[in-house]
Amino acid sequence: MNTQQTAEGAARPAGRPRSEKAERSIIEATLDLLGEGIGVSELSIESIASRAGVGKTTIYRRWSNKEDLVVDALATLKPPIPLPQGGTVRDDLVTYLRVIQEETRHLRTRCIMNIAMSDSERHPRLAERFRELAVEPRRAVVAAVLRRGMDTGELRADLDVDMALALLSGAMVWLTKWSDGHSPADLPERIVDEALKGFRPRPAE
Amino acid sequence: MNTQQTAEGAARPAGRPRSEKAERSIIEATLDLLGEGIGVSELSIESIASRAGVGKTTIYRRWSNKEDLVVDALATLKPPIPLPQGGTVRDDLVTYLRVIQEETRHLRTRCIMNIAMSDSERHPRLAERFRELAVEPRRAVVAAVLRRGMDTGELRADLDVDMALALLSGAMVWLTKWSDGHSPADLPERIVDEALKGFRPRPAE
DNA sequence: CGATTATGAAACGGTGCCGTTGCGTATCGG
DNA sequence: CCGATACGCAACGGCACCGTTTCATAATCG
Repeated sequence: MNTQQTAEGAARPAGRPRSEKAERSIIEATLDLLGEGIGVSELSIESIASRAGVGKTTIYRRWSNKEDLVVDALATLKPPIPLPQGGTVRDDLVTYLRVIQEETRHLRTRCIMNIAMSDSERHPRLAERFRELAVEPRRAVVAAVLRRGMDTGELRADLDVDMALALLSGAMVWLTKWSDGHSPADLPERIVDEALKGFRPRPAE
Repeated sequence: MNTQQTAEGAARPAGRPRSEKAERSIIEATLDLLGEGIGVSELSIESIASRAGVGKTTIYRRWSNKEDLVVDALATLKPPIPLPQGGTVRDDLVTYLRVIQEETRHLRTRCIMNIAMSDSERHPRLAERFRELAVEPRRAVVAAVLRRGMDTGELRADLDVDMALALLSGAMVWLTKWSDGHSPADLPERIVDEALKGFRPRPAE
């Protein structure tokens, strides 16, 4: 038995252990470059090594190809959903959209989102990973908010949750994308209110 | 005066005229490659020349850089909006979303849309060109449909047209993107109906 | 200590694309 | 026919990156 290992029978291999610091700086450099607008296809191992202050060998020893590295890099992006989930359904939805809006302000988040969105054809594994890491957790949280609203009567009992989510998120992304870059501060409120009201005239409130 | 020219004083330069056929096949090859999922950055002049059956010289003689070529290629994409604009507002909106849905089925349209969407950081001129060619004309048509509905009372008189458009288009794109690729046939109807109704319960119909 | 493995740096041959040039041919105006 | 320009094609030197190898050094084991 080896005194150093935690539990499994995977004995520590002899020799110098791999540097976790190097591993972190490689992944950090990858995210850095992607965040600066470099696409996956333009991303070169040499540029990552240079940025990370690391030999190419150290990268090739851990990842056999670029896509694997990018997948692992994406995996370190924690799903940050600071949804307080305290107030009314409307407030929670506005908060959700505000998070999206805030993120699209930062170049890094924006570029990484672009990559995940547009490279879904060429890099399906990447898109899948991004979906499970960043999209799905949020979807679940906001879906819960909507269902709560359906229970309390704040929302229609027969509301299609996935559809509602798509209307809100889709509108936010759409307007941010096609509106000269920077969206007005009250955009989240306006989207939520418009979605809540619907397009038809209300017969009698 | 030169008998060959149409009107302007731009005298026909001596020598063999440029082949319009070559020009067309270059642009066609460019769209072909982009439609196959090749990104703008991976797109090489040599691959275009090869695909078009053309010498590199012929390309360089007309476009000084790759981006100019891609811009001109995008410019040949006619804005195809077959909106009959005949029935109810609901029907017209469903038709509009159905066009989007149909286009995302074709690999070529999908890839070109991806390029226009995601390369907006790296190639702003491209994104701008795509917006003015493919996005804006449709926006105008559907905006007119919505305003007609507001006049006839089919829609709320105080409806925010741009917001409504974003909700519809955004939801369509969002669901298509995050739903395993192929969307159900009745998706346009469901989106339109959900958007028309709104999320709140109707007090009394 | 010695065995073993990892590290950063440098160099390797190979490849694909760059943008340019030269070549022989084709197509126009005069 | 002649001068001019465009054509397709092939070749150029140059560059960036590929994935691998070598090397001196560092870290960890028994």
